Amino acid sequence: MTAITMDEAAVDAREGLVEKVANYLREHIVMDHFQPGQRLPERKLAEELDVSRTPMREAFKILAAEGLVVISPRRGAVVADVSPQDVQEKAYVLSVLEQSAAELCCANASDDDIAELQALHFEMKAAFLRRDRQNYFRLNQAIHNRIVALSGNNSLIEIHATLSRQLYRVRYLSNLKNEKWSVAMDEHEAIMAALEARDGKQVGNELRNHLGKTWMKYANPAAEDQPLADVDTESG
Amino acid sequence: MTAITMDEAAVDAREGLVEKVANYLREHIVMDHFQPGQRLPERKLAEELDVSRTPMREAFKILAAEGLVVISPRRGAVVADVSPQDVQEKAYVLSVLEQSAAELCCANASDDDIAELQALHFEMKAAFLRRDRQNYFRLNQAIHNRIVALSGNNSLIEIHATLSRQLYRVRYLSNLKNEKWSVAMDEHEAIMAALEARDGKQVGNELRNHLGKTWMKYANPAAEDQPLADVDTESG
DNA sequence: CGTCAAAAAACGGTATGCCATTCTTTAGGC
DNA sequence: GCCTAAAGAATGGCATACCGTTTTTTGACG
Repeated sequence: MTAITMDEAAVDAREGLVEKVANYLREHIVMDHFQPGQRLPERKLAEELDVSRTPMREAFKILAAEGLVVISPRRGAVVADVSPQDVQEKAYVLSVLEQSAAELCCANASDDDIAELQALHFEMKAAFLRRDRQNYFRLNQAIHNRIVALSGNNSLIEIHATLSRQLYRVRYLSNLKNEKWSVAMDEHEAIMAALEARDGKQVGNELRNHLGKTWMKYANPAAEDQPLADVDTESG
Repeated sequence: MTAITMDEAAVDAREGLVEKVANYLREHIVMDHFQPGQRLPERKLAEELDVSRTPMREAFKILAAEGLVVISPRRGAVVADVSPQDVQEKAYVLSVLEQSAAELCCANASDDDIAELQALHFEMKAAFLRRDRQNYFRLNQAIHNRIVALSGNNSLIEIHATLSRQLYRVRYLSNLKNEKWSVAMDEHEAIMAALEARDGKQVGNELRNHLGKTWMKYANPAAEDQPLADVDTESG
């Protein structure tokens, strides 16, 4: 289950070796099989995957452009380390993107789409009640991604996916530690209610506030009064 | 002036050949010296720049990840073509990013920063009055970029820059054709006024509306009533 | 026993070579 | 004269070789 082969990672057989290698590395980095800061020796990895160094190096360049690895001159590629400040900055952008995605989602989604979101929500609630962190996390991600997908804006979807991957590891680890589960769950309830009512601005604000609070804690647990998301909930 | 050498493009001499080549290609693509859809034969380009094919191919991968070129299997790299739908989608994301950047800018910027923005604004107004489209465009870009820079959010800055480059060509061409210059100028006046008042939400909404209107025209000149930016100006 | 220096191994950067596929050009047939 | 097919040229994908730098190891000296 944790093993990721190169063939699995290759979505399309017509893809080149470089894409296969890049997908393989991306999966392993996102799934935290490589530690942040860990070096990625191109020869050894190429040998493990039975490819030459050329596609490995080109894959590194792609992942570097995606922010998953950092390439230092004459020192090669290392898994990108996301500092607390990075987390806050990226999470802020993520919240902005999801806020606007929610607005578009309310405008574009079909009733079936909304129903499917609610189905996922109740699945997640079930996982919450069972204290099943694994599935709670998975379904939580699925809901957020689905909302973004329903925005219908491909550029938004792509940027969100890239940014989301950069935070995946931190998010996953945070999920294991976070005590205030019920608060996040309540916020999700509110999000779903506004979604059902198709109140785009409301969903957007709830979502942004939800992400903002969640991640501000991580970046700097003591400072919840600094300006993160200048949103007005204006509803209560 | 239009000639871009590889050494110019290299910001740091400690950068590798790949970065030089990538910067070189990026500049030429953004500055529209290559037509969209045009093939980029790696052998010929490598020969012109006196490098081997290896760094050229790695540079292609970087630019592909940035969305400036598209690499097709066994057909190589071509300059990315931005369809009208792409323009609308990317411009929408850009407007969302600049909106939130404006909010952060109002919260973070010093008085000197605001003053500098106003100075740029008046320079731009001078170019406007002189019908100097070249400098008007340049200063317009400078103002938008400065606002984003003043957000202080590096992730936001980087994503904005990448997206902005993808639209640079279209934006430049649009600037040459666009008749409704004065409308955009009026909106900029309003933006600057709200900026001086440090009204983050107001600046954000003005900015998003400004970009939304500007680019909706391009994507689909006949449909100005479709849901683009679900913003409430709530001020007038 | 610890430290520093020199040698050797490892590694990344770039160039080049080979092969398969694609594109172009040309020659043959309708 | 035009369309088609085959051959040759061009092109991209991947592997490998070579070089300079960096890192590690080892051995001698303090």
